[in-house]
Order: sequence, then structure tokens, then C-alpha cells
Amino acid sequence: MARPSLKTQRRRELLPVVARTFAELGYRRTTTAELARRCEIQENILYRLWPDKKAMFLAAIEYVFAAATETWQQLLERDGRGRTPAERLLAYESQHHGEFGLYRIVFAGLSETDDPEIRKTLRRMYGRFHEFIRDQLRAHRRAKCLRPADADLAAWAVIGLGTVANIGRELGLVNANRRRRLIACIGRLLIEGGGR
Amino acid sequence: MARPSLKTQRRRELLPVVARTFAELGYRRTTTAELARRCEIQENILYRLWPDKKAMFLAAIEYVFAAATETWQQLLERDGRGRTPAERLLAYESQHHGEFGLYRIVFAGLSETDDPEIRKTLRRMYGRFHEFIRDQLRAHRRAKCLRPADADLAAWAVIGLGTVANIGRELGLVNANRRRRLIACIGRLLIEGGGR
DNA sequence: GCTTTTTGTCAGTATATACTTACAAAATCT
DNA sequence: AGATTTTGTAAGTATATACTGACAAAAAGC
Repeated sequence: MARPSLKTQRRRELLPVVARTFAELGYRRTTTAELARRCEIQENILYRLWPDKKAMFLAAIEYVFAAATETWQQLLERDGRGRTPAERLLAYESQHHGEFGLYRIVFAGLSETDDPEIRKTLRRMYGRFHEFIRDQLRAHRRAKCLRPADADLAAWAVIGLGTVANIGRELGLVNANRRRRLIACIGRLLIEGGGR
Repeated sequence: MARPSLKTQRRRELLPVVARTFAELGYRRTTTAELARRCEIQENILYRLWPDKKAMFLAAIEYVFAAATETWQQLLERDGRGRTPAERLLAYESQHHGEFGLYRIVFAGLSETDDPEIRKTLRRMYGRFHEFIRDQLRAHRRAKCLRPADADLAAWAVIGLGTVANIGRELGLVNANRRRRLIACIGRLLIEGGGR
């Protein structure tokens, strides 16, 4: 027996590149050749780390959601200077929305495949994402003595807000300033839940 | 000279099928062979009606936006029984959202191509779509003596709402009832613009 | 040093798919 | 009827791309 495998470590190293590529090009346009090129390795090696292209995409989905929530967690652990977590996340997202290409991965998964496993992973990740936001909204409304009505729906609306901000940016229809206001103003409206 | 061409008519006939296919399968997975199969014609004939696959997609984009706005126009021309156009559109969308596959075409265009022409068409259509909604919102707020603040942003949020409702449906995360409430309740919040 | 396993390089294969060509049949005009 | 153009059918091509196999070099254990 000899030479311990560095597979898991290698996977961890390459995953950011792989995920960024999928986010940038989508599923079909991301060829395994292109992935190899960007990773600066041979195509072959990718197939030693993952069984097939689909597995690379699944790993990318999980990575991109993990990266986003991790960043948020870290943000929330810092000093909030009196603001609720929901307010701080909103402020952060108004500046950094779409940075991980999360929504682009979702688009790719939805539009380019009908693979049940991809759907399942997407569903699980997106569901967790929603829960995270919903919980922050609930906490916010409790903290500010607002009527806690249906934070679940509001959380979906917040996700929709981020999504449309990204689409607006990609199509050059909403500039940076407007996007900031979009997320800040409408986001505020959504987390407050319409006064009272 | 003989036999007048029925090209434009034929195009009009096939476009719904073409658009539905693109919406269903996305850009890459929609093969020209599959298009021909669904249109019940030979692949060849498609290429006599449009110069290439991209042109078919462009036509599909325009069709799907036209179909959506046309439906809405017709809806608004009917008797509204005292409700504002914005309220009626919301009520309609809470039942029929995503029917034309409009958002799916957008996803496909954004994620599967980086073609400038596709982007441009998408941008134009999406922009018009937004203007339409924004104008309804403005009218609504005027009619109900609400503060007319930034209906432009609210209109984007409404589009985001529809988008997330569709994603939620596709991933099986938001059932029909919740989607109806999502669009009705949050939509109401958005068109009113936070009271006053 | 020898064995074993991993790693890197290169070339190859099988298939899918956008798009074309060739040609016969049918329809419309004069 | 004859000329001309559009339609329908079938086969073909060239390329892109997911995935594989062969093999040498290097690293780790004995």
C-alpha cells in the first residue's frame, strides 16, 4: 500500500472554479474540456474526482449554497450595532447580490436538465435557503413587535426580489443604484410585512 | 411566377409549438429534430421558415411576450367590477402564473446563451413587460389616492414575485394554494406600496 | 531498492446534432 | 397546358463533446 489519495482535498480546491464555470456558462455550455482548462488540469483527472459531469454539477450546487449561507452566517456573527439580522442581510445583499452565482445555478438546473437527481438537490438546497430567510424574518418581526403574519410567504418574496435584481442586472435593465434601492426599499417593505 | 408562399402563415401556425418546446426544454435541449417532430414536419422545413435555430428562438421569445401581454390586454378590456387593472391582473396571475412559459424562456436565454442578439431581444421584451406592469401600478395608486412612490421598483418586485412562484412550483416547494396566497397577499402589499 | 498506488499527458471513440443537398410531387400563375 | 415556384421526403456531413484507455513518471510504504 502506498501514496495516500488527495482526492477529497483536490475536490475542495477545484470546486470553486467548477461552480463559477457552471454559474457563468450554464450546464450545457460548460463542457468538460472547458472545466479542465479552467482548472488547469487534464479532462481525465476531473473524471477521477467525479464519476460524470452531472456529479460535478451536483457538487457545484451544494458548494454554491453552502458558500452563500456560510457568508451570511459569518456576517450575522459580527456586531450588528442594534440592527436585526434581517436588516443586516438586506443591507449586505443590496451590495453583493448574486455574487456566488447561486441564482444562475438554479436557472441552469431548472432550464437545462430534467434529471430527477438534480431537481432533488436543487429542491433541498433552495428549500433550506428559504427556511433560513424565513427564520430571520420571523426573528425580525418578533424583535420589532410586528405582526408576525406569514413570514413564510414574505421569505419567498425576498428570494424573488434577489432573483429579479440579478436578471435586471444581467439584461442591463436595472443599474447598480436602482438595484440597491430595489433590495433596500422593497426588501424593507417585505420584512416589515406591511406595517402594524 | 406561381404558387404564392405561405411562409408567414406557416410560421404563425408553428410558433406556439416552437415556443412551448423551448419553454419546456430550454435552448440546448431543444434540438431541431425535436422541434420538427413536435411540429409534425421535416427538419428541413423549419430551415426554410427560419435561417437557423437562433432565429427560431428569437421568434419564440417575441411570441411568448406578445401572447402574455395580449392576454392581459384582453383581460383589462373586460368589465372590472370596480377593481383596478392592477388588482385584476394580480387576481388573474395568482391563478394562471407561468402559463406561457415566459419566465422559462428568460431562464433559457440567460443561462444557455451569451449571444448578443438574444440578449438584446430579451432585454427589449423584458423591459416592455416591466413598463406595462409599472404603468398599471401607477394607475392603481393614482386611483386609490395612494402615495405613488416608485412604482418602478415595485413593478420589478412584482415580476420577481411571479418568478419565484414559478420556481417554487417547479421545484415542488410551494403548492398551488400557497402560490395563490403568495401572489395575492404579497402582490397586494407591493401594489399598495406600504400603506399611506 | 522494490512494489504499489496515485498522478499527469495524450490520443481516441462513439454519439448527438445543427445544418445541407438532391429530388420528386403538387400547386398556382399565364 | 406549360412554366415556375413552393412543398414534402430522405439521406448525408461536419463538428462538438462526454467519456475512456494506454502509459510513463512520481510518490509513499516496505
